[in-house]
Amino acid sequence: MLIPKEYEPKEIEQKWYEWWLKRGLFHAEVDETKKPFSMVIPPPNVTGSLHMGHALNNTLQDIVCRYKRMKGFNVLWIPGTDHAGIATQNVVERELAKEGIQRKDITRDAFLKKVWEWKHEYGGRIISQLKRLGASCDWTRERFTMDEGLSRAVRCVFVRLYKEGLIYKGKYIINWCPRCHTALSDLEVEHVLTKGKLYYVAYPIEGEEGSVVVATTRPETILGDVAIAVNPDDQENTGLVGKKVRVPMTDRIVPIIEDQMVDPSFGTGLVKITPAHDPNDFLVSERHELKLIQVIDADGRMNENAGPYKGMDRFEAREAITRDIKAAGLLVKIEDHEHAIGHCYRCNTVLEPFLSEQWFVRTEPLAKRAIEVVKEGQIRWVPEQWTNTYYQWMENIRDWCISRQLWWGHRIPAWTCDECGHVTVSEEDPIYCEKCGSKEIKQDEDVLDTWFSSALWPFSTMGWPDDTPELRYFYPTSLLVTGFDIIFFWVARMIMMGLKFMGDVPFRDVYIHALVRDEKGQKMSKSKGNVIDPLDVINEYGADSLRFTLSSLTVQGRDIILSAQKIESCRHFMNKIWNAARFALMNLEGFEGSGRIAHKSDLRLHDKWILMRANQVTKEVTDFLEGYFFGEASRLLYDFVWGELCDWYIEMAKPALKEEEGSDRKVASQEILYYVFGKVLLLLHPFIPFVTEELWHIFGFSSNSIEEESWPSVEEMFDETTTALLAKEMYIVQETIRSARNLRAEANVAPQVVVPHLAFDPTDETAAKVIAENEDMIKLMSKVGQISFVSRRPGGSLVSVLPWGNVYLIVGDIIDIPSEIERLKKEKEELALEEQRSLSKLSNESFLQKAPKEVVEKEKERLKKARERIERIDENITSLKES
RNA sequence: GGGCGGAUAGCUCAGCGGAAGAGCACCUGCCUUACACGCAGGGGGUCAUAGGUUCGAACCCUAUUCCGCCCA
Repeated sequence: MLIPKEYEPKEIEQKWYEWWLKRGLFHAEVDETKKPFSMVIPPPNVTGSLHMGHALNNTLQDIVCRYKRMKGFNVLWIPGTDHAGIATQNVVERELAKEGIQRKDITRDAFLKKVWEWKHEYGGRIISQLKRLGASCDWTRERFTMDEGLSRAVRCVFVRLYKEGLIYKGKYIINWCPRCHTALSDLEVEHVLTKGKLYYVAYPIEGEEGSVVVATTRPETILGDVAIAVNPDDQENTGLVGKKVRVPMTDRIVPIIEDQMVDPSFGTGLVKITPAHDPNDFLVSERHELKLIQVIDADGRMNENAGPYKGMDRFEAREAITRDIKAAGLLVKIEDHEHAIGHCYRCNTVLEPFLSEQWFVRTEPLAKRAIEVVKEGQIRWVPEQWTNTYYQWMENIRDWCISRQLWWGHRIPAWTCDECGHVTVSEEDPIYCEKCGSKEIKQDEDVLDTWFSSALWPFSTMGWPDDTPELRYFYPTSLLVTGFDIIFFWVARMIMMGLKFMGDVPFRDVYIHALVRDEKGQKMSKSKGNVIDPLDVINEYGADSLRFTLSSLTVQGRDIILSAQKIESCRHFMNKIWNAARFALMNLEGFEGSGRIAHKSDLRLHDKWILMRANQVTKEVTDFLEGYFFGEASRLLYDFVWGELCDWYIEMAKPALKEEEGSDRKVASQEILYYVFGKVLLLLHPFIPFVTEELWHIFGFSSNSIEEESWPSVEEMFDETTTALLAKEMYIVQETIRSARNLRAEANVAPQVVVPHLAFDPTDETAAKVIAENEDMIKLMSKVGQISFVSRRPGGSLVSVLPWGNVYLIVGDIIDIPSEIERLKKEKEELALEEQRSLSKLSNESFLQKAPKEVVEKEKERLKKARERIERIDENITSLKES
């Protein structure tokens, strides 16, 4: 069978993906007779399109899934998408804006209808992109966080947490985005180190001369000041406590108080207290029962409490107030000041600490257990170092603001009674107030943080709150694969919710992968224009190339630096596999796969060696996959296929396959090719499913999918001694060939020219035997006509002094004697250095005493070998000088 | 300010106690009937700095300097 010279992924990938779906390969049913292996996909935003982060995340998950299927597990990988509150709402608002419609122009219901329409039309995009990547999810179980069932789970959790007092409503300072018009949780704040100013403002002391100076970064909030505070330990300033000052630009007289919160080293050691616009000040106000004066509104503009500044934008007001304070002679100085400013993670607007009524989850009780389970080893983090990050956050966890002032999302199931003010929280929409029975109840306008529903994902996708067979069989999931950027947002919260509602961890292992960066090491972002679109890569090089690139670059605990060049080199590897298979297939014409390896008597060194290596590689790849060492596994397969199978085995098997070694040898070689290719395709399949499936069928290993075959087991074909011997002998053959090739290059012999004569002077019988047995291979691989054994340097020869003997390439008169002597002298110098090193070690008493015996022995052997080779080099130099 | 990670060949990274490695890039030859998306050969490193532990350190410890990231 002749297959094309170049691997063409396009049609092949589509064909097999459809076939896999038709065969139901990715579909899992509860089956008590089989061991379950389950994962849930980190649900991408429904508005999203596949980026490199997704590609990496899903490639790794898919590798594990396919591997586990071959290992005989009943694998369930649940896919789905996230409703992504703010992001989706923004997208649909933008769509409406194109038609000249503002969200507030239409009703909430009408808007939601639009969002659902949008979702049905475009929401499937990322799903189809995941399919292009080859993701083997069970698509029959695809979920969406706003599905009916998942919404029911959200309500159930909300109600239960509320009833237990773990959800509460209250008026607090939260992070407010004046552009998105919603509260955000602490996590959704991006702190950006910004160069700003520190304004020193004088507050006149009431009833006496003089003033106190206070430093602030936000002079516009002066209008909301209700006190000045000093640290009680700050002896320089405590004398001021009890006095009163006049707040600049207002008529307000406020007290100077003491509070532990004040950092005496900041500014003048005196700080202004603006409880309505600063979270720390808010806490101070609670301790000292200060009133709250709000001066900035939800749009980020100054409100009626700001007097003449009313209506100004907060940044505009900052300048205006500074100007006025200066005019009033109260501005002492302005310093440059660098500090972190919170920005909206969605739209990058500077956030406003904003006093408002919001819903919160009391996280501390939930976090306690979530820390314990990790300490107890019920959840394993890979790489391990992330456990620390997790602990650090969990131990300092703060309450989670879960209400969002959006329309798109799970509406909070709380109804406030107009009559009695009671809040009814219920899974079913209530008709009456549960306290007074009034029908005048109104549902809370807010929706829940999107992450609230994601936190339930591992069990809500399996049918919770119902007690389903899926939950009983597949929960807890076996593994979660995700990026470190959402450890707090998602992973930690899933652990808390899983423990709370399922009574068990949501997953056993958490594999945290890296960030994909561009070739300069920068984050990929649309604004920087440095994104590599995975779909472009798939279209140009094929999904397998992309997958293999990502997996081979995956090293635990290190970011991925991706470039077109790297993808290309993996594409070359796909082509290499393809062509190696092409070669094998051409040579398997008429071969009936026996599945047995020929009698060992028909096998030569390179045959046994490749069998041994194939099994060693099987063992190592399996171990790597078990430990989630994706990069190591990929690179090992790359090196084995290219560097051992293609560069050595296939080349050495060519004569036998051409029947130059007799018909038994031909069959034996065919069997080995068949065997090794079978193994290699199976081992590669989780990484590059498409090309391996295609080749599996072309070879005709079976009519099933390759993924329905068993993962290769390690066959101990040779005992330990034989294995070591095979490795050593093959090494001698390879290095002898390499040195002969080197000598050819040294003598500038053109590659196609056959050098008539190569001579070998062995140091021992083993070497002599190995060379003699593989004489034909050496002739073939180093392009020489004849090999003879000698005991001294033949005339007109170049020499290579190897540990097991001298290799002479007889090239005749063209030999440049002075430069040859020079080359040998250089080699001798290197050996002399080695000799020196060994000698100094061996003359060290403590080395001899304290180092392990094997090490000392090895060193002695090394010294002996070095001296012996020096001697042989000298002989050759002498011989060259004589000629 | 607290925490985590990194510094090894031009680039990207393995190696984590017993003689410095790979891929890519580079240089020199080759279209050798599987593959030029290829083959063969080659050059290239005070393993960030300074101490320490050890018979022996790229590897373990301490400090320092840079570079990332996270949390205040």
